[in-house]
Amino acid sequence: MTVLPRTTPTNSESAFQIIRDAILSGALSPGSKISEAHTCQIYGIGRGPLREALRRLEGCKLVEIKPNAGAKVSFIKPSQIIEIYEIRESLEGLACKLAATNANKTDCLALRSIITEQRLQMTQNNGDLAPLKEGDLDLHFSIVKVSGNTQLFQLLCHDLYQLVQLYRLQPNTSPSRPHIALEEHTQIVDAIERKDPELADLLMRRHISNARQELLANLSL
Amino acid sequence: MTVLPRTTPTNSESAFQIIRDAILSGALSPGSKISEAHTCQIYGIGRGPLREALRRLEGCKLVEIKPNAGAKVSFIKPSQIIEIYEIRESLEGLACKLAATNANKTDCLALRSIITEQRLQMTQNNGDLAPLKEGDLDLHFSIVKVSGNTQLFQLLCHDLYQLVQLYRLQPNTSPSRPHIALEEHTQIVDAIERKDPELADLLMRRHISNARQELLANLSL
DNA sequence: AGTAGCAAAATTGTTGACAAAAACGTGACG
DNA sequence: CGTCACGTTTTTGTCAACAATTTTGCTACT
Repeated sequence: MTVLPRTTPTNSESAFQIIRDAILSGALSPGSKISEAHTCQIYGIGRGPLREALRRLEGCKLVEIKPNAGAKVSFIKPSQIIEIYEIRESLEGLACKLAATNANKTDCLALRSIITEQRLQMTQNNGDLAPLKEGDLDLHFSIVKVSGNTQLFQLLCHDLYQLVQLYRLQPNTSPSRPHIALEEHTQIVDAIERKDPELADLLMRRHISNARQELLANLSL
Repeated sequence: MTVLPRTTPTNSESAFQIIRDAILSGALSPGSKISEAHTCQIYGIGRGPLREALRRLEGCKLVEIKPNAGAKVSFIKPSQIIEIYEIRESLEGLACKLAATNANKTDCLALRSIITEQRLQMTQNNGDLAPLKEGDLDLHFSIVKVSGNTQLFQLLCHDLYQLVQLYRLQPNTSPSRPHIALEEHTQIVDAIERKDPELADLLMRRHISNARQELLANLSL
């Protein structure tokens, strides 16, 4: 009885991961077409597994497939990202509410450590904001995880955040507002630690609403 | 220049729709395996298109595919449906808030007509509750549509409701509480009509929370 | 009887070839 | 000059056959 279900991933699985990462890193730019013949020649696989991988990516909303016209990397319009932020506002508020209800001391310590790490990053290299973005996601992910709602985790951390990431590498990358965000994060974790679901909910909603407002302001420059 | 992009759907598309409907209608029961050879023989198509259809269904969370083990119809556990109801509570609250903000008179009339239709159905055949379920979904769908957030519509009406439907045809089908629900619906539409976003949000959250509580009570019988 | 091992069957993963559709380019015509 | 038609080329949709993995069933042995 082998506990490990498999040793090598299938070609379809490999292609899925490779293409997904290529899309999320920007190597495949939004709107560009993914030619089957070309792509499966590059990765050295057949068209069958590739088409399955593309269908999975379609399920993640990362590519759009039209019959007899092939697959294109999704292009997220500004109006769509605003809508997604409205959804995030609601769902991450819920995540905070649940997190404040369910978090134990270990959870709180983990959240707190992310904050201190992020604060450290900021004082050290205040020019480079790449690790801050990462830390920002770390905190949001961790809160959703602490919420205990696995469906919510799946939805937010696997589906919606990928779309947000896809948007970020499009026309106008917002510069973000690290100092204010860090302050808001601290208050949110405080509320979770104090087991105040309503406040945690409110603060997270406001936090994401602020980010959305800034998005709106940036795209009407 | 033909405006209609295509006349006949692809085999993959047909298989996707047929299998999806079979799952949602209960013809394919949750947990049952979907054999490739068997299935593609029934529908008279090749394995390639069938596998693509299965990948799409996997993206809808209606089937689970494991490497070298094939596809099974998803089985929604009670804990999962509770989590989904928590998400619905949050998202449909948002939908109501947006609907109350954006609804014009035509929208309000449409919502109102669904309510009156539902009330009519109830007084006529108070034994058969099948059309009530349909009307219930009609109202929820319409509110989400009126909200104007297309991403939210996609998420709620295409993804989450399918999972709810899949759960309904599993072990313990809840009898539901039509009269109370109708009353709650009426109040929600009232709030939307009065352009009171906060109240509409609150009422819808409470409405779904009540449904969730009843789910919880039913599965701990 | 129960189990370990091995062979046979069934099922999934993958490929290449063929059919059909769309995209492209060329040329004739108004 | 623009546009319509048509043949070529490219790309997608589909199938059937092969390879690899899993499952099944049988046999032999303790």
